[in-house]
Amino acid sequence: MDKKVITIYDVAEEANVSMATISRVVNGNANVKEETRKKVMEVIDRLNYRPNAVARGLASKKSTTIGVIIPNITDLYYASLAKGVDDVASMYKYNIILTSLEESVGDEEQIINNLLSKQVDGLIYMGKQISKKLKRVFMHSKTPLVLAGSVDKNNETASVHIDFVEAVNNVVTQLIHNSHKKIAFVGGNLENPIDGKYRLDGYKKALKNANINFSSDLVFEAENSVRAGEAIFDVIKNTNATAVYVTDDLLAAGILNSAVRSGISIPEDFEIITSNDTILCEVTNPKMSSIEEPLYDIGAVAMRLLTKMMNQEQIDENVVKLPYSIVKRESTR
Amino acid sequence: MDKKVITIYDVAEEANVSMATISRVVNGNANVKEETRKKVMEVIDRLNYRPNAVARGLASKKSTTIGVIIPNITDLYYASLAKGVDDVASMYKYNIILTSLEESVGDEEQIINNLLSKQVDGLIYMGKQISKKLKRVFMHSKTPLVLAGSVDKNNETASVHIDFVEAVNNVVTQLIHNSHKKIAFVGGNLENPIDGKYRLDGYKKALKNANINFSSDLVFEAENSVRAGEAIFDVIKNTNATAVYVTDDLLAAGILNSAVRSGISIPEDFEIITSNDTILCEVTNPKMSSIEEPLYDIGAVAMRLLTKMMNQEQIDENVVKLPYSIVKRESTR
DNA sequence: CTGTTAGCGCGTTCAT
DNA sequence: ATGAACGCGCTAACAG
Repeated sequence: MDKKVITIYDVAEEANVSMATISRVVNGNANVKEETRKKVMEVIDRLNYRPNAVARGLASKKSTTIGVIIPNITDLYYASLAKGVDDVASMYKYNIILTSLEESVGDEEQIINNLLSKQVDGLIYMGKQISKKLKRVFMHSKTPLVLAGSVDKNNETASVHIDFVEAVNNVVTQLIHNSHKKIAFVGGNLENPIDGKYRLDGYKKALKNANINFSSDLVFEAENSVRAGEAIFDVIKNTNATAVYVTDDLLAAGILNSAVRSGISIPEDFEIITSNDTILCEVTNPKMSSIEEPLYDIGAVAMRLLTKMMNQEQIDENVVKLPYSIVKRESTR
Repeated sequence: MDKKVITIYDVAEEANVSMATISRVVNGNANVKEETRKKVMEVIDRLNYRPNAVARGLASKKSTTIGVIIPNITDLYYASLAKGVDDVASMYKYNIILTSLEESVGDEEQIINNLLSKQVDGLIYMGKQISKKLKRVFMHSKTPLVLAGSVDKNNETASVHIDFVEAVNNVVTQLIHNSHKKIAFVGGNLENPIDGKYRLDGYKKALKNANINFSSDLVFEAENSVRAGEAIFDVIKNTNATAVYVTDDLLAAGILNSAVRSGISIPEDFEIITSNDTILCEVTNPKMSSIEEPLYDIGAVAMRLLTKMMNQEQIDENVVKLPYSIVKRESTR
């Protein structure tokens, strides 16, 4: 005896009104006499009627759902962004379809198309770069898109992020002021523009301002993991570098731990500064100084921007740069 | 010049067949001549036709979407579970609607109802407990539900988790073997059954087996954060406890760091063992020993189980207990 | 203020 | 192997 699914018609019949009226009260339309509104509400409650969002979506061409493309949920960097997106989304009554898309993995196009087929009203993309193929898919659809934490070289796509160049320039300059001459740069994937272009540019800029020659021997690439960090420390140390800027907290934690274990005093003999200010910075010993990228806010602002775009509101700024700050802890002097 | 949305009718017309045929090829129905199938495919490609999943959902009463209820995405514990769910879900072509539900926050009922209104085909619940009100909502709907990482006291709901009692019993017994007499128990929220019942029971069981009297003075409750851990260490130390079992990695990291900073040698003078084996265990110095709850697998198995339920397949075991193990690192002898 | 009706895009009989 | 026609549950004119 399957309980039959209750539709708007059942409610209408039970309340002795037309389905249109039910639709009106459900959608908060003012054109309903208070009396009938009450009666309808009572019936809705009694029958335990729950509107079918799929049918509603088909009729209204709006799904109140957005697609979020995220490289890796277990990376605190992305998880923090996602949290910001999520909070604002639920504030505006949107649901989130979460889709993993490890960078540099195939069929990204199919994944986006699948999302679009679900008729999402908007998209948030968190990847560090956006392939040409993907860009074409996005452009071809009319679905609004916002990049969270990432940059579009041509500023064609709406995006929210910090000024990576300035942030890195800033911290590397501080290291230079602490009289370091050889400062290493450790990036995750130098293929992607955030690490390989903006951050590296900031590093170069700081060196140039201080008349220090750039040397590619001091630039390292490593996977974002503790182990990779542990492994790379010796290599860094062999260059006689006395300080390092790292683009990822896990990586930085590995480097720091490896340094500490080999008996080096931090920050006296070696300084480390990292980039994301995730909770990892508080867990290492000594605690890590970091650029503070306001991840939660970036996610939140990106989502807010998206709601405006979905609402066809006027957007004053396509590209939003949020302020960063620098959190000094124990891994720098 | 808005590009018109392409429907199945447009494809049908262009290919000179009926929409039924298009539907057949899109859904892989065998009853289509190879020749017409090819022609249709060609047209689909040319017109860049993308089936509307919402319309399909309305007609078929299946959304190929599942709802995932998660307390906090930025908690590595839940993020790892989610990763497992996500991977298996995409393997089976399901999309995930991610919904945050901080425990002990209001309108949980509304959140679930919203999810159900979206016609999700199944639900994964990650909370540590499930309120009576929520349970009623779940029971009332016919939507399959699986608990990931959590236990249903009455085994009425499908669930995937480890044997919390045995795991804690096991590690506490090991601490006892290391000749500790006073072992503290630090739990997150003792209101929830995982910490306040199962894990605590395991702790008590170990003590009892060793003829050590249980004392509530050695049981602590603290929020799952580094700061709370740092703050609580002194209190623990004042009890003259020489070892501690902690239910959360962040909390454990705080305790460990506070201990190290106050000059205590770990594991010589004080042992710490934690519960979730997240990456935090590798980041602290010394690295933390931990129960290894196979979070990714729990998520993956939960999702797999859900696919079976959605498929009306026979389920042999409603409750799946996955094996745990114990990872010895540097915070225990 | 309320009811009627025509779609929304697609799956699915039931004929042919 | 293919097509015609109905219905999924709801929104949105339009009419009254």
